[in-house]
Amino acid sequence: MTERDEYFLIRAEKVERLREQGIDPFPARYGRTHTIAAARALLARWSERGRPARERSVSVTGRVTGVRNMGRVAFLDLRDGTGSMQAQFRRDVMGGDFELLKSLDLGDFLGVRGRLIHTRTGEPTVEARSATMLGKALRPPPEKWHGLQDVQQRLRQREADLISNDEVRERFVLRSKLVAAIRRFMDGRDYLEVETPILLNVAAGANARPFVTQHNALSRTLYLRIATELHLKRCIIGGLDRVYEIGRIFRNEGLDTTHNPEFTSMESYEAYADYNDIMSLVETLVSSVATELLGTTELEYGGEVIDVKAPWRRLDLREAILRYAEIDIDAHRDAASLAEQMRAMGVVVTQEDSWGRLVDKLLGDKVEPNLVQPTFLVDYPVEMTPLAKRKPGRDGYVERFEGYVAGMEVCNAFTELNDPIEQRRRFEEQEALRLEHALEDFDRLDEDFLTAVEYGMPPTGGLGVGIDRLAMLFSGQSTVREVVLFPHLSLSQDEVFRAVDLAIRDILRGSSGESGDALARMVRVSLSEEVNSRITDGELLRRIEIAGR
RNA sequence: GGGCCGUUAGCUCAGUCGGCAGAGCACCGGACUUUUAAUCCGGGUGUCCAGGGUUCGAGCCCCUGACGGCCCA
Repeated sequence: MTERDEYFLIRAEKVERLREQGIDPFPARYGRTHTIAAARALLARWSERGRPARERSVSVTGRVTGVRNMGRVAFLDLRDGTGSMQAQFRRDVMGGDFELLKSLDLGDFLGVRGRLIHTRTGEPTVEARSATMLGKALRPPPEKWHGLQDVQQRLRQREADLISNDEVRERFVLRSKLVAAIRRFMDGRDYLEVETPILLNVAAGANARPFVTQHNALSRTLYLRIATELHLKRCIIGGLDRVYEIGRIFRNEGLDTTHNPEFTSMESYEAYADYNDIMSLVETLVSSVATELLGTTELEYGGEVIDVKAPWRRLDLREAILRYAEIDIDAHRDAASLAEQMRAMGVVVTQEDSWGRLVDKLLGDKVEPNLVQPTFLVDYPVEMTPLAKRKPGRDGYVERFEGYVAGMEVCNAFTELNDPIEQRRRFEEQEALRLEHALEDFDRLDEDFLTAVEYGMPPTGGLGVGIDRLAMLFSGQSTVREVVLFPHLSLSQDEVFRAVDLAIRDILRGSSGESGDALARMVRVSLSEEVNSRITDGELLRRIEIAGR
């Protein structure tokens, strides 16, 4: 896409023309009296009560989304965040401002002052007496009938997606309402919303790889949080009996249709509660939020009707694996034995997989796809869960559950471990497992957290909910990037070429007649791994040749 | 990981047998005082995803690669 195409140049000329006429194309303010929704409501009321049309004066603002010009009269469609409405331009009514039409394009922001009327066809309309340019657009909007379809462009230029696709806009409004409803629900149950640090000395609280960053003044390596768990528990220890945090979590993993490296979670902790209390919290939360936002607990997702009404099914994890994979994990408590059973089932496993990871694979491959209607998978092996309390009377298991809807994990919760000695031992087990299974992610020992637990921690029920997953469910979307406004994407081809050309220019500046091949090697050394993997030798040589001329 | 499909104008998309690159919207010029995707007349604005090959000639055929979509694992 060229930066200065025909559209840009023509519109830039109009900006200059307006300035020559003494009109600011980007004024600082405008005296709007009504939103479009308010103006429409007002007109409806006035018409009912028979208020004379000449008194019905308002000023409204919005983006110009359509122009029907008929010479001495023109109709414009105006849209603001509340709705859209037609404005009428008449030369005999407007005088000089009618000339603004010549400098007007689709996508511009406009203020219109005049009477509210119905036209001959009954369309609610602002009959403009004056019109004011509020913000000139230099790029044309996408095609008005089909909207923007190109997936890459929709995600890379979400604003264009939002401008042209109403259902996308509605989806993000829904997501925002979802978060607000969750917040109201938690507040209503006397949970205190808190904010805990994103930059940490130790990335603990989950099994995930962190992003690493640098604090210059302290000259210290910091990690972006992979969970909010440990700090929220420290709040509980401090006597804040019910706390929650809605915030961004960062995990340094691959990105695909269901994973964005940053995502939003809601974690909550409640003193004196256990995981049974949290199960009822979750099913009540989800069903009441669904009723509030959608008017029903029945969600349509992937061609199925899913009823999130409480109570949700409880399914013991070991029994679930027994039912769907026909393997008894209690009969195969070591990795070699379990791996052998799984291979016989056709599940891909490796020599390096830990026992916990094998169970995780079984869940992902055999169990999760069956959990379409809301289900709590209950009681997890201790190996997989260093922060949960052991289940009394059941060796090797902890009080943990995960909630599944439509085959997706939507939450994870425990009766929290509050014994500091056992907690230290469990962290140490994680560290040992890391040494044994270098390719897997395990939790890390956090001394500050252990110190906190040593001050005494009440029995506690904790919860983590994936907000993005819930947004997917509520909006019927199968990919996370359709519910994240600005998802991370791999570089576009344009961006790759731009990075390559920049590197070539740098290398050529310091070069002294090396061969093309030698230059290509130098360029490759300076390029990032991602760019290198995206550029072929032929393409690189061709670009060096072009740059050299 | 495997298979199939796709990438062409600002946007949405056609492109037959390998022979001058097309339509609608948008845009530019003109007409029009009641339109609703306004209408009518005139104008086609292009790195056909990238690189290489075959050919007198490639959007189309062949190879390699990138990205995306769908299906399967």
